Amino acid sequence: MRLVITRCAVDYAGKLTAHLPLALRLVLIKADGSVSIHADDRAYKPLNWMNPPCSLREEPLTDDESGATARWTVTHGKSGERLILTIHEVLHDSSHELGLDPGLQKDGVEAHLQELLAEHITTLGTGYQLIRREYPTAIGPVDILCRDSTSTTVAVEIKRRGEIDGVEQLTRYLELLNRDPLLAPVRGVFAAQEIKPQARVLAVDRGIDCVTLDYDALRGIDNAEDRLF
Amino acid sequence: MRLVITRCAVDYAGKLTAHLPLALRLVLIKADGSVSIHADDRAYKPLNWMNPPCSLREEPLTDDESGATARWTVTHGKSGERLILTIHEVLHDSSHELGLDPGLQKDGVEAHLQELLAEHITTLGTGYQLIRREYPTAIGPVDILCRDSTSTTVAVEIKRRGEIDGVEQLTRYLELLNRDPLLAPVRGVFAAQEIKPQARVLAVDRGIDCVTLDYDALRGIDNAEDRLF
DNA sequence: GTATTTATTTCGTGC
DNA sequence: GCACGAAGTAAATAC
Repeated sequence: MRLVITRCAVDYAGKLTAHLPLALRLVLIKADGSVSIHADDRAYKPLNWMNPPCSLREEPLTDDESGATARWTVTHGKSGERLILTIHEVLHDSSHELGLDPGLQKDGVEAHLQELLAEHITTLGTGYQLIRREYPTAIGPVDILCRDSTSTTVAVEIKRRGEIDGVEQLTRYLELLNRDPLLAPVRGVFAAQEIKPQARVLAVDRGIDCVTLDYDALRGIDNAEDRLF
Repeated sequence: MRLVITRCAVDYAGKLTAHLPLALRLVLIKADGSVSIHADDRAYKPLNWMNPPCSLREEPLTDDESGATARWTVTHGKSGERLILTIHEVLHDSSHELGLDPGLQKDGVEAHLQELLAEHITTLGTGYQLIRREYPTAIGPVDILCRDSTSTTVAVEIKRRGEIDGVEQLTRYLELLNRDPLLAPVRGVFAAQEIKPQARVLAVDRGIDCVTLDYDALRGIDNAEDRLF
């Protein structure tokens, strides 16, 4: 990993064209060849970048009118995208061997929500019974298929954040599932940690129930059961 | 901007829980208070981060069994999310004043595609005439409304990448527009630089025409016209 | 390999 | 400030 603090201007020509006027920035050159240019704000996103595989060529500039001392050209292997850095001043330049990273272990995403809800299907109501997770259909798998206390089939769509897309998706599943005489009639449940108002309105309008999931509570049930064994 | 190369372990508890085992990494502390942790690959994405507003507290650790020398705690102002860095070794630590960045100027995104297609509406077929861009409806603006050679009204939805969402969006517009006796019947055209197979199937099934846009060709027409004036 | 879905999405924009 | 749509989305997963 090479860290360069430099006063530079940047031009990108690739999926779009973009330009960064002259300013002080951090240029990050990683071991995989990728290059990113950061300003002093926004944790997540660089101002500009080039994904690997790409190559960096450095050329000195002499007697440049505008005062530039070097041009760095980053070329993307396949697509021919280019990032051109016009370097005016270098305030810091250091390199560091970091080695391979063991990587992030994460927990609490949609897949996990689905597992938890399948395990604790009665969260949806007393007497609910799981048929199966990832119930396959021609247009893709339904997150959870189950039966309610009256043995009516229920299709559940799970999202971390429930938006209109999710309601549309569930609607397509319901339309298809209701054509199957073995399953019909099939009710829909839209389950998410957070449901956007517009999504809720659309769901209700289509007779789909909305359920807000409490991840910590679901996990809490888990923990409580863990203690029993 | 503060750059720290450190051997550290990281724990995040917030929107999810995540853990990074001990390894050498770059910790980037920006002027807006944001913190991001980078490995030596992936240009774009940090392994872990905290968006502003947040605050960093550094505490020394003495006689830690595992060999940690400090604990850095990043706390997000509002949500209470936490990022805890357990520092074992610091190989580099430098700070740099970058100042405000003038920001990125970009070109070639959806808005630009819309402008170009509106200017060259006959790309859709001979005899097409523009009614207006961003035609307002109760559920949002239609990208382009125009008439084909038979004077039938046509609603155009433009995407850079055409996916199912876009077809659903256009379907909602068409349903609404077709209730207006002054406009009905209204046909739909789904225009994108790239149309995903599933989106195309759904569009065709609903009687919506699909058009693949060639950005360079549209821009080329522009250039050709520029040369005439 | 391609296609689809998720994301601590992030980011802008309009209300 | 909230909600919605786009992104040079990127990254993981299913097929």
